[in-house]
Amino acid sequence: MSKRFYITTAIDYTNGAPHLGHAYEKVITDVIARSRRSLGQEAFFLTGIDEHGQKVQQAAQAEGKTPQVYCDELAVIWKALAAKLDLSIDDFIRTTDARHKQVVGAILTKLKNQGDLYKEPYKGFYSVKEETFLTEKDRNPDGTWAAQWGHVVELIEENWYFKMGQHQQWLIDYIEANPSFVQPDYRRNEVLGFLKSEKLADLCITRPASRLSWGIPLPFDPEYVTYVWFDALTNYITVPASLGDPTVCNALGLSTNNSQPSTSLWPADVHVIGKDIVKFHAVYWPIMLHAAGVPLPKQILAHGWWQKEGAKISKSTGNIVDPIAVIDEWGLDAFRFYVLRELDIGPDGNWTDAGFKARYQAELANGLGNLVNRSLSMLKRYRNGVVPAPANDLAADAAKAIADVKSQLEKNELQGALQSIWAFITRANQYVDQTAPFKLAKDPAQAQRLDEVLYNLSESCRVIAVLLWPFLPASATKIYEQLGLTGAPNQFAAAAWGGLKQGHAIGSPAPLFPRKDQ
RNA sequence: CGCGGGGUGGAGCAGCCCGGUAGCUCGUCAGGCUCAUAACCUGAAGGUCCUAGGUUCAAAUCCUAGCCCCGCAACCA
Repeated sequence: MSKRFYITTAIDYTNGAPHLGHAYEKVITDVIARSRRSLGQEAFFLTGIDEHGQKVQQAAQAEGKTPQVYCDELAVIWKALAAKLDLSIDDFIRTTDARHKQVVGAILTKLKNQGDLYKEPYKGFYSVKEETFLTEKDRNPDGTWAAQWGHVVELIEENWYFKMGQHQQWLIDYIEANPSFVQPDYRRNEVLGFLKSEKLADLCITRPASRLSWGIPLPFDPEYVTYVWFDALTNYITVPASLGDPTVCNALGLSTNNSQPSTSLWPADVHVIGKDIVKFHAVYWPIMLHAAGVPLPKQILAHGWWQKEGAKISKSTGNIVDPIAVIDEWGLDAFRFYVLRELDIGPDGNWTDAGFKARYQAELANGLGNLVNRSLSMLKRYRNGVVPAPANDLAADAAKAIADVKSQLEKNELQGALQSIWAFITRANQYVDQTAPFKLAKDPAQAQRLDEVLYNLSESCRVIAVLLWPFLPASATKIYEQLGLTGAPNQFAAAAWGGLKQGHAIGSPAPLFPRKDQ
């Protein structure tokens, strides 16, 4: 039983509808997962939803539903998004799953028994109307409380705390010794800066059940429910534990016999997250795991945020991108391509409708689609769709693209990999012009040269399909179909030059990305 | 000194980590081709790589200072 490449997205909070950011993160993660599988690793891709907490409780109440019914309905929407994005997920975690509650209970019990948790009163200002504690930020400049909070009282409330502060130096040392733990580097520096400049306080991990009922009760103190950290972050180990992963199960004292055969996933290879939750994943989560004796994930990969037309994406101003609508209009692969090609993992990006159309038209339709279409059309027309004997004019260019893309996929440089693939597409389009097969076809004496050119072009299309598979699985498969090949181009090794055999009959060429003229 | 990101030809970006002919898409102009989704190919114009210092044989790339944009500080990925 070898360990699988285990990659996750953040779990999404179910108090709203999916938007561009959610879809973006999932596409990134899917491409990485597919890349690893293509490169021959077994991969496990997890996404899911975070369902507990006050906002969900209130939203459910507002709709006159029980929280569970409310979440069940939203789960359908989030699972539909995963399907819409054609995510190659292996599981979908819900924090209301029984398996999750079991793991949360197990880790909290272990920490409690080790003496890592303690109960202490918290004193603060509390809004009776909104049933929430207020902070200094909620105060008006003149020191009074805004009317929205209603009657504000000073209240003392007991809660459970996790002894986090004592692990601060250990974490600094760990991050310094493992530069790839937090990526990109500027996020890592940010975390180190935070850790070195501020004293880490212990973490409040509960809310009284009397105030927040929609949560997981502490096994050793049912008057309290866990608050966000141990509830949400723990999802990453829930699924391994439920599949009998020995690393997690042994650390938490869970049985590995529930599932036969058990699956080895932990430690996770990559947690893909947004830049806003770096602190939780690079500080709180590693310390929680460390305290519980569970190995750390290998990498936290933080992506940036999108703007729309140069301005902040905002529900209130209506400046939004609806991924579902875009996919319905342009197709899934066009959406996947745009977000991956436009924005590298890390920086913030800017979605523009004009840019989307430009990339669709120039790169997908005119670049990729047209190359495949013209190449296969000529093979069909001049050689009745039968592949001639192998030739090697473009073999070296293909080999370079293959090597570049492989190296970039291994480093999760998705944008760079697309650039490398397109450099090869451009090369192939140039080749058509330079060799002018349509002229060769008019001269019977050039029949052999025409064969060579047609082989180079059709084989290049095949190589491109393999390279594109992790990014544009549907389109890559279509190219294979048009080449008359069965199955999906989902094994990177198949990119090696010479895969098309003499005498093979291709299928029918058809535009991959129809132009959309307006 | 709250934290962070960014300033590269008309637009949007890559390159910066690991210094060494400034690259990509769009747009403009001129040619070519006709297989193909009026697509493709070639060439041209257009850049003080924010500013000022520094290191270096050599800096968009490293260092220092400054200027200017923009996010975040619980809708938010």
